[in-house]
Amino acid sequence: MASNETDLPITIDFRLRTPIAEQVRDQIRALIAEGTLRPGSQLPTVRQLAAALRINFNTVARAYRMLAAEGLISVQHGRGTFVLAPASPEASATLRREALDALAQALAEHARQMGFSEAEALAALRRAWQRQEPP
Amino acid sequence: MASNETDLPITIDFRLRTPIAEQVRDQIRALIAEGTLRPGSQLPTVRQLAAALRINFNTVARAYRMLAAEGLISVQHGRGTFVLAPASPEASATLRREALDALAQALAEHARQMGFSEAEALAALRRAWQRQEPP
DNA sequence: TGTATCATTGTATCTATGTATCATTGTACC
DNA sequence: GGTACAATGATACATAGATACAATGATACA
Repeated sequence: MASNETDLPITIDFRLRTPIAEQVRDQIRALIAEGTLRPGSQLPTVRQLAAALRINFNTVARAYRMLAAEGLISVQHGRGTFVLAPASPEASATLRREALDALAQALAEHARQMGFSEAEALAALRRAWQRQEPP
Repeated sequence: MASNETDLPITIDFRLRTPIAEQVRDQIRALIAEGTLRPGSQLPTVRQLAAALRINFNTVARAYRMLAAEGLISVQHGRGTFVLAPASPEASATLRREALDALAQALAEHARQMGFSEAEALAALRRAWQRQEPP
């Protein structure tokens, strides 16, 4: 289920305060952490993903560079961008925790920005969790 | 019929008691309400409007932020400022709830895919919330 | 087999636009 | 007059987009 013209479920929201480069980075990190993006696989080119998200390709390039700095991907001039294998099982576990924390942080910030309480945010997460229990 | 170098009929009066940031805010709000500024259209940049009114661009930025807080416009760092579609109080409440649910849904799906339990996801959200309590 | 050319892909740099922070001003109140 | 506070301005910063550049690989052809 893609959320854009690439095969990746990535969406951005210009209305959020979080910079869109960070929105892209956080979602790709989560996709790597959860295994949707596997080691060795190629990411969309900066221009492909940018076109799909209707943003400038430099913004995607910045997201890729941040992920490269984290050691998650390898960006290769003239060739493309590829997912790296985790250095160790511990690194993999750390990545999952960091990916989760980043998403939780984003949810917390936006929920607060929209005026919701912590209890309301938690309730929304519980509802979302239950909603996907059945399938 | 513009009252300055932009195409917008906005004027300010330094002699009035009301702060000029509020004068700007009020006139833009009226232009949106009457339909002169339509949803999706881009407002002048803070520097453009400031130059036209011969005031500091920070003052325009403050007016824009106030309107953003009212939910009338969307100010986007590095991109510009845009008029939002009007929404009744009920509709905007629904949109707000849906935005929260969408974020919660994304978090739930990624967290589950990464192998976390509901309790772990909730704990991450609580941590994130506490982490931003200070400011 | 070498190389010229071209398309593809990421990089560097500059511009445009909003943000954050501190200084200045001016006005109200004592 | 002096002081406190709100409003405005000045300046440095952060984010996103535009455009020119550089590296890689595929293809054609000598």
